[in-house]
Amino acid sequence: MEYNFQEIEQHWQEEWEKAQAYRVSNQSERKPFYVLDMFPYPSGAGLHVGHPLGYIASDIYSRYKRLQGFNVLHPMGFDAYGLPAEQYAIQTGQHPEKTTNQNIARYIEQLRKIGFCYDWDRMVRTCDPDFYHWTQWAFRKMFLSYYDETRQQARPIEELVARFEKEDPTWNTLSEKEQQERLMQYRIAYLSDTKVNWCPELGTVLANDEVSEGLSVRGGFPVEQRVMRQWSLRVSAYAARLLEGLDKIDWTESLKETQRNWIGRSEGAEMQFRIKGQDEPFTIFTTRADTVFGVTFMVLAPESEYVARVVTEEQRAEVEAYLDRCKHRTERERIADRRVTGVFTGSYAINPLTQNEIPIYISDYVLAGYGTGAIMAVPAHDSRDYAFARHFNLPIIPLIEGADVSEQSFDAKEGKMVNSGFLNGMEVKDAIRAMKQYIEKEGIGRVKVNYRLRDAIFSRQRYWGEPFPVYYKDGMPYMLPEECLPLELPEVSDFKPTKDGQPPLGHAQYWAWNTETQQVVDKALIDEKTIFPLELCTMPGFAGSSAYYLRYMDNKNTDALVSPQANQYWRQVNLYIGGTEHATGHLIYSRFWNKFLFDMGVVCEDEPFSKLINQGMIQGRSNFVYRYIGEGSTGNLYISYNLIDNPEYKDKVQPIHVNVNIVHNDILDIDAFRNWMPEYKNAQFVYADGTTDVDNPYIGTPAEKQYICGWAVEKMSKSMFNVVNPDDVIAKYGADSLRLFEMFLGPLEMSKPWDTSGIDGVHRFLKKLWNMYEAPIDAEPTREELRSLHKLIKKITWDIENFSFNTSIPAFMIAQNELSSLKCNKAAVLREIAVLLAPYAPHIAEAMWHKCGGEGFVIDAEWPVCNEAYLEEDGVKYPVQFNGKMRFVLTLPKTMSKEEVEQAVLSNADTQKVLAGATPKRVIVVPGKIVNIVL
RNA sequence: GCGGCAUUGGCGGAAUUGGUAGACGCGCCAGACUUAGGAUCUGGUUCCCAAAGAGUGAAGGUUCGAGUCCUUUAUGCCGCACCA
Repeated sequence: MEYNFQEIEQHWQEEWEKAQAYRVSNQSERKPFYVLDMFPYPSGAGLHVGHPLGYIASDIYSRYKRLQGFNVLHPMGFDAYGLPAEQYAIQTGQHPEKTTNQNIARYIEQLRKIGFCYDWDRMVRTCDPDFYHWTQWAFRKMFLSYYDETRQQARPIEELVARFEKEDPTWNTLSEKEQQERLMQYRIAYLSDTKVNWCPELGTVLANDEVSEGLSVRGGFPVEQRVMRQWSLRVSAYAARLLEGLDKIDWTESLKETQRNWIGRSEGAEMQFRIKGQDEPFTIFTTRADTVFGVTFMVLAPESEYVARVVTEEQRAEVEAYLDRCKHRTERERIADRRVTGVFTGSYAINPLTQNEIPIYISDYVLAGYGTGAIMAVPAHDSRDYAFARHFNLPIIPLIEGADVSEQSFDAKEGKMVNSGFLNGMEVKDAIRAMKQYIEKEGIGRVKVNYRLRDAIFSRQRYWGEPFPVYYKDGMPYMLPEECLPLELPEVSDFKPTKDGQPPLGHAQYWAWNTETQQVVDKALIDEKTIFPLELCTMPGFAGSSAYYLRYMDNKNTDALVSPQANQYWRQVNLYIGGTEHATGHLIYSRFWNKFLFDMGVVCEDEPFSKLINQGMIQGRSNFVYRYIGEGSTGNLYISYNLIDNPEYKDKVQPIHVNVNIVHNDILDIDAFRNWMPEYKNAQFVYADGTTDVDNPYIGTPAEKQYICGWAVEKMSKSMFNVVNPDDVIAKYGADSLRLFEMFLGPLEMSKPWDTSGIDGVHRFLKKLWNMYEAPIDAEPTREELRSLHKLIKKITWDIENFSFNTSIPAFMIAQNELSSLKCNKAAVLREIAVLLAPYAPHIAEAMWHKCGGEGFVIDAEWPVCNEAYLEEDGVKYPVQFNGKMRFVLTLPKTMSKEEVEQAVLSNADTQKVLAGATPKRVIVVPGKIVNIVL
C-alpha cells in the first residue's frame, strides 16, 4: 500500500486530540521533566520553516523522555504584546487584540499540523488579563521590595522603613513625599529620571537601535536626548548573583560568556582626588591603581555631577558650548565618531601620591553611567587617554620598564614598574595589590567591584502592553491593592500618542483610580482626595516573557502565579530551547525575575533554566535566474547558471531573485516561472545544454531542457522570494518528512541554509520504511535482525541524550536498509523501530505501531533497551581508552586474522607481564600494529 | 580592540573517550524497467589512478597512533565594545 502521509497524519492527529493524549497532570507517580520552547511572537507573516527547528528538537526530546517514563511538561504559548501589532493598528485602525488573535489562531493551526505533543490546555498568552495579572503582581512586589546588600537578597520595603526609623533620627521628620522619594532610591522597581531617545514627531521613546544618525529609522524624524521620568528595574543589584549563577547551569559556554560580558564584572578601586582650592574631593574608579604615579590629567563625563563644581568662570562659556554639543549627539553617533573631543574645565586636581597639580577635562569618551563618571587618565598605559593626551598636548609618563610610548600606549598588564615611587621594581599585578592596600590604609580610596550591567528601563509610551498597577498622588506613584489586580488595559479612541505628547493611554476616558471604591473611574472625576490619575505608560516586551515558564506549571490558578505544590513538583525548566538572540535580553531578565521571586519565596529554584540549547538560525537559500542584458537584449532572455561565465554571456547577465518555490534542486520549473509574474509570461531561455528556444518558441518544455538556477544563502525574507512555508512542505511531503528533514539539515546548534534538495531523500526513506510494514508476522526474529535493531536502539538513545538529532536519520536509513535486505517482517522488531521513530516522526510511527499489533498510543509505549549481547560478534568496535601502563606495541604481520592476532597478543611475554594474571575483557586490534587491551 | 565558534569530497554533513576519515543524504556517472518521466530499482562516486601514494584551511608539537589534544597562523561567522 502506498504511503499516504496525508491520511496517516490527519487520522492520528485527530485520534490524539480525541483521546487528549498529550494532556499533562501535576499529579503523577512519574518523575517530572519540563521541556520548554521560547514562545513566539505571533507575527502577521505566519511561521516559516525556520521557526519550527527548535520546536521539533524539543518535541523529540519531550517524546523521548515520556517514552522513558517521565511525566513531561511541554507547553506552548504566545508572547502576544508587541510593537508590530500596535503599528498595524495605527495604520489600519484595527484593534491590536483583533490582529493578535488572528495571528495566534494561524500559528496554532500551523503548529498543530507539524504534530507537536504540546498540552494545548496549558497555553498562555501574555495579553490575557489572567496572565498579565501576575506580571503586574510581580511588578508590584518589586516596587514593595528593596535589595539588602548584606543579605544579598530582596526584602520587603517595610524592613528598610523599620531600619530608617531605628537608625536615622531625621526619618520621622520627613514629609510623606520626602519619605517616598527616599525609598524610591532603594526599590527594586523604581521611578527615576533617565536619559532616553525621544522622537517628538512619533511621540515616543525609541531604543538605540531604532535611531540612526540622529533620525528615527522609521520615518526619518529628528530624535533628541531627553531626560524623562521612567520606571526601571534594579537588575544591577543582582549583578553578582547573575554572574555566579552561570556556574551552576548547563548552558553553552559561548552563551554564558556573552552574559558574563554583558554583566561585565571588573575589580578595581575607587580613589578620592582633591580639587585645588576646594575641600570636597571627587571620586574616580580605576582597575589600574598601580598607575597613579602616571596620572597627568583627569576626565569627567559631560553629564557628571562634578562638572558644575569644577568649571571656572573663564572656561564656563567654552564648557557649556561643549556640553550642548554632546547633548545633541545620540549614544550611537558618539560611538560611531571616535574623534577626540573635550574641553578644559579650568580646575586642577591634586595627585594624592605625587601632590602634582593635574588639569581636569571634560570629554564624552568617559561615560556617566559607569563607575563614578570620572577617571584618572594615564596616557602611557591606556590607548584612549593616550589619544586624548596627544590631541591636547598633555604629558605622557611611562610607568613600565621598557615600554615605548612614543607611538602608542602600552596597555598590557605586565612588566616592572618604574617612575612609581614605592612601587618601583614590582610586577604590575603586585603593584596593583600594593597600591590598593596603600590607598585603603591612607583612607584615600577603597577596593571596589564594578559591573557594567545597567538597570532595565521598564516604561514604554505604547498602548499594546501590560498597564502598570500604579496611580499617582502628589507626584509620587502608589501601587493598587493586590486584590484589585489585574488592572485591565482600557479601550482608547486612538492608538497614537495624544496631542500634548502623552502615551496612547492618555486617550482613555476611564483611566483614574478611586482609592475609596477601589475602582477604575472616569478621569474627569480626578480630585486631590480620593481619585487619582493612573500610569499612562505600559510595560516593555520582556515583562510578559520573564516568568511565563512558571505560569505553564499552573496556568489555571486564579489565586497565585503558581501554587507552591505545582512549583515544587516541576521546580524548573529542565531543557530550554531557543535562539541565541535572547542572550542579553530575555535570558537575563528571566533570570533576574526568577531570582527576585526566589527571594520572595514564591519559587523554589534560584535559576529558571537548568539546561539551555540554542538552535541555529535557518537562513534562506535564494535562487536566481540570469537575464541577458548584453547586445541585442530584449530583456526577455534568461541564461542557465552553468553558462553565465561563457565569454558570450560573461558580465552581460543580471541575476534576478526567483521564487524558490518554483525551483526544484536548482532546476527552474519553466511553466511555473512563466505564470509567476506577467513580465515573465513570454520568457525565453538558453538551457543548460546550450540550446535555446529563442528562434523556435513553444509552450511547454521537453524534459531534457533544463534551466539551472544560481543560488545564494541570504536571510529568509519576502523580498528575496526565499521564504518557505511549512504548510507547503507538509502538503507535499507530510509533517513527518518535514520533521525528519529539519533535523537532518545539520547540527541543531548551527546556522544553516534551508536547502530543499535533500528532502526527497528523507521522504523516500519514509516511503521505503512504510513498505517494510506491509505484512508483519509474529515470528521469532533472527539474531541478525536483532543485531540491526539493537544497534539502532543504542544509536538513537545516544543521539537523543546528546541532542545529536541529525545523526539519527542516517541510522534509521541504515537499519531500514539492513532489515529490508534481510527481508525482515517480524512484528516484534518492527514495533520497536516504530517506538524509536516515534519522537522523530510521530504520525508514521503511530501507524506502524498499530500495524504491528501495538496497543494504545506509541507515545505510551516503553523505550527499548539495547542488549549489548546482540552486538558482540559482528565486529562492531567500541574504542576504549587505555591507561599508560597498558600501552605497548607489537609488530604483527598484516595477514593475520583477528583471532590469530588476539592469540598472538595474549601469549606475548609483554602482555603477560602487564596482565599479571588478569583476564582481558576485550582485545582491540587496529590492522597494522596497535593493540589495545581492556581489562 | 576583547571574547566565543567554526574550517573535512562537487554540496549538506558523519566520525560518540585520541584508534581503519569521508557514514547518510543531495548531486553526478553507469545500468535495469519504461511510450514518456521531477517515478522506481541496482551498482559506482575524496584525489591521483594500472599500481603505489596523497589526503580533514596552513605550519609546527605531543603520541605507537591526531579531523579530534597543545602552540603559532590564515580565513569566515557570531557576540560585546570609548566600561577606565
